[in-house]
Amino acid sequence: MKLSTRTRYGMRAVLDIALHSGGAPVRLREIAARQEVSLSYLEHIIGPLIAGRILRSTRGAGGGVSLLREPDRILLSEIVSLLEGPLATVDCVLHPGVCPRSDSCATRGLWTEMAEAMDSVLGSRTLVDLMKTDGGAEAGSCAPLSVGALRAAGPRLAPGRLIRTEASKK
Amino acid sequence: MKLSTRTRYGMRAVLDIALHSGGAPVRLREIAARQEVSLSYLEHIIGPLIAGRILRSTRGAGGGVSLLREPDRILLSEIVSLLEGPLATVDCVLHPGVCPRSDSCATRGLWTEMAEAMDSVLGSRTLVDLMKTDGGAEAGSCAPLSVGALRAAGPRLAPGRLIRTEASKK
DNA sequence: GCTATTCTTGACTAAATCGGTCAACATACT
DNA sequence: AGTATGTTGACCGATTTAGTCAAGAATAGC
Repeated sequence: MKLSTRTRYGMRAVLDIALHSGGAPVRLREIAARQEVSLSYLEHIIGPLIAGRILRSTRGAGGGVSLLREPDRILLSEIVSLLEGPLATVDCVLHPGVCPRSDSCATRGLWTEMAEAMDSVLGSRTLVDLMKTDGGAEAGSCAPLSVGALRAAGPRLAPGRLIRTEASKK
Repeated sequence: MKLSTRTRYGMRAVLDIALHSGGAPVRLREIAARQEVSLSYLEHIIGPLIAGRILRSTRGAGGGVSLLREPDRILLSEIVSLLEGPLATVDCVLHPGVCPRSDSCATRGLWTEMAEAMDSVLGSRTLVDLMKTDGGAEAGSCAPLSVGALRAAGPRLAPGRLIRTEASKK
């Protein structure tokens, strides 16, 4: 149940773009350097995000990638969905047909709730929430950020409440 | 982000045992038949559950596996933890040391919340909750079940509330 | 003690997935 | 034209997954 590196790097990349784009596109080369990911690999991670209309790209000198929407309009669940695929813990959650037991299976309900719990976290947060909590400690940070988007966002969504475990084990 | 078949089969196996054990041990052969899993594979799934003190086994004729505790004392998070490993979406959630960015990384908080959301679902439910919702449609079902444990359980824990997604997409 | 029954364990394997590199190409700016 | 940039597809090694198979150990019954 680990997230792929694609998703992890991708989320960091989008956040990086949000923080370092002063309106102008951000070069992949720079993102790769700041996030310490190889450029070749980053290219493949960016692809789906462009296809999914999270990012926009411009080629040629002075080009790069930038957010296609305001950061407060980008749900984190969208990013994960594009990179990791649908957030289903088992196939039968989305496609009951794959298993003949789907109707009567008690565990299927459980797996569905698990998936919904994850989706609830990612679907109630936007890129702005990440921007707010970012420690800004990446190499080459402390550059003039576009804080405008941050102010403009406001408290559109409930402040990130933690879903706590009552029975924390081990 | 799919659960392994180990975890899925394992959860069903434990539920099967809870439903079909009239106090007597349940043979692996029977569980495998009812759950349509190969015996050889089931054996490897049962192993960790015995080691994790969820199940108890008795060998020889008339032997089999049975629950080591009352079903209302068995958290579903325990079962998943034994079969799937810790429910961490990324390594740095449990071991911040693996990544030098852990302190300042905004995404780490997000992944932690995701993991906690899953754990919240699994940690607030016991085997009894599964027994209650089971459709009882497995082949060879409708046998005299030990309903005693079901009654004995009572509402020790909050009834399985769904964590719903406000922003359900697609 | 022998045998049948049942769980236990380890070795092994085919297939899929993951994490990534490399090279060719398309587009845009100067 | 030439350089800078993103885009795409082919490819690859390592790891993990999902099992199978076979030998063994414990127990019950005769």
